[in-house]
Amino acid sequence: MPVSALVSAFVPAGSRMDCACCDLDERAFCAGLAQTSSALRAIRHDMRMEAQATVFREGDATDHIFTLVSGAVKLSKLMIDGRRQIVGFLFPGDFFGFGHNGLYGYTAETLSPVTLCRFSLLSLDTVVAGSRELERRLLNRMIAELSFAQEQMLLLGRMSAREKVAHFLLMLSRRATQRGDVPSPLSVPMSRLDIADYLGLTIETVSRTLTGLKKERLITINGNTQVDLLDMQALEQIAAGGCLC
Amino acid sequence: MPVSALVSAFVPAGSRMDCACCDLDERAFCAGLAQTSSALRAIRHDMRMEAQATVFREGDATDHIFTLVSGAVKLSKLMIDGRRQIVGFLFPGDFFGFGHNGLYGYTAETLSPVTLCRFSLLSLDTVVAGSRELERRLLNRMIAELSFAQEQMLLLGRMSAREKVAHFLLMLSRRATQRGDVPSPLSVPMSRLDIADYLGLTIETVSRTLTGLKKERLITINGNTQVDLLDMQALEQIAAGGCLC
DNA sequence: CGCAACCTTGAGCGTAATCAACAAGCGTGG
DNA sequence: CCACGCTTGTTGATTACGCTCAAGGTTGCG
Repeated sequence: MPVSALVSAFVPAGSRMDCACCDLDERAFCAGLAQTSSALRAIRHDMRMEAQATVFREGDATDHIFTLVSGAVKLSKLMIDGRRQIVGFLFPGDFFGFGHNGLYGYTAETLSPVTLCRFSLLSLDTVVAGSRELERRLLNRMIAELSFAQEQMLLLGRMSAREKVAHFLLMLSRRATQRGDVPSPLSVPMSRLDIADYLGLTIETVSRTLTGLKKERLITINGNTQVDLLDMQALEQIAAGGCLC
Repeated sequence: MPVSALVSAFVPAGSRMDCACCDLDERAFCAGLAQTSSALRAIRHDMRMEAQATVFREGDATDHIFTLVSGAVKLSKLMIDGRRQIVGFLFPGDFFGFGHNGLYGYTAETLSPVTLCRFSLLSLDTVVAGSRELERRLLNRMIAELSFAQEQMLLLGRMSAREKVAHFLLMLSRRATQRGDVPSPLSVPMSRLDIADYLGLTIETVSRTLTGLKKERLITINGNTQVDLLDMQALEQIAAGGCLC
C-alpha cells in the first residue's frame, strides 16, 4: 500500500478542497480540524501578499488571526522616537494575531511573498466555540510561545552580542529543521536591520559579529541571505550558558 | 437589597468552605469555578511558604500549577555562569507553573511569606477537562502574559537604564492599583539585585538611577522597600516612547 | 550600465559594567 | 545595650562593549 493511501485514510476525500492552498499538515494549529469543524471552515480565508507588506499594525483592532502557510513574517513593536523591537520571526505553520484588549500588540509585516490563512475573529470565543480540541491546541501553542518569549528575555537582558548572534543562527537552524529543511545552508530572509532589532543591537554590531564568526571559520556568508553553519558545536558553545540548552 | 445579598446569589452558600484561604474573588483564574467544578476542587491544595523559598526549579518536571493568593513571587532563568534573568514578578491573583515539554522553564521563588493555591497537573488536559470555561480563561490569561512578555522585550532590547527603571516603577504602581492598593506609597518587595536581573542591568546601575530620580524629586525612597512616586507624569514622560502607552 | 539600497569596515565616543570602598540596616550574642 | 559581623545598598573611579558617525563596498534591479 503506498504512503498516499495511508494519508488519505486520515484525510477524507474532498477535504482538501477547503484548504487547497495549505500543505502544512500537522504543523498547522488547525490540522485535522478544518475537515470536522464547519465553524472553522466558514470563517477562514486564503490570502497572498507580496514581500515588505503590512498585514496589520500595532494598535489596530484585532479582527483576524492568521496562520502563515508559506514565506516569512516579522512582528515588531515601535517606540515613538523610532526605536524598534522585533518580537518574533514567523515561518510556515506559525500563527499570529492574538491581541490584548482587542488591539494587536505588534505590527506584522512580510519578509517575503507569503500565503496566509486568515480566520475572522469577532472575539476569541467565536472562533473556538466550535471545537474544544482547537482551544486546547491554541492554549498549548500559547504556552510554547510564552516559553520562547522568556528565552528571548534572557537573550536580550543578559547575553553579549556574540552570544546573541550565535543563538540567533542556531535558532533559525533549529526551526528550519523542524519544518523539514536542512540545518546548514541556512536561509536568512531578514535584513541586518531586522536581525539587529530582534537582538537588541545595531546593524553595525550584527555585521561585525557575523564577520568575526566568519573569520573564525564557524560560518560562511553567501549573498547576505544564506549562511552556512560550519561548526555547529562551536556555535552552541558560544550560545550556551543558556539555561539547560 | 444589600450588595452582599446580590453576591450571595452568585456564590452558593458553603462554597467558601473549599477555598477558605482565598480572598482573590474575581482576580483568580478559577473565580466562580471552584464551586461548580468538582474536578478542580479535587486537585487543589493550599500551601504556605516562608520568604526566600523555592517553589520549583527551572528544569523540574511540571507537576503542579499555582495561583498566588498572598505575597509576592519571582520567576527567573539562570545561565550556567550565573547570569540571571527574572522573567516575571507575581502578585496576588497571578498564576504560574506552565511549562513546555513537561519541564518548568523558570525557577519560582518567594519574595515574602506567601500563600499559594496549588493544582496537581498530570497533564494540562487533565486540569481543564472538567470545564471549558476554565480553558477559555487560561487561554485569555496566556494571551495577556504573552503581550506583557513582548512589552518586556521592547524594554530589555531598546530602553536606557533610566527608561527601564521608570517603566518598572510605573508597572509596579499600575499593578498595585489593579489589585486595589494605592498607586503611590509603593511597596517594592524585591531586592536591588532582583530589580537589576529583571531589567537587564547591574545593582549599581539600578541604585544610581534610583538616586538620580530621587535627586530630581520624582521619587523618595524609604528604607529600600518603599518608594513614593512624587511625579507620575514626569516618570511616564521618561518611560514613554513606549508603543501606544 | 547606473543607481539605490543594503552591508561592511573604521574611528571615536558614551552608557552601563566592573572593580573597589564605604555606609546602612539588622540580627546575634557578649 | 551596644559591639560585632553579615548582608544589602550606595557611591566613586575606571574600563569596555556596543553605539554613533562616517566612508567605502556589494548587490541587485530597472
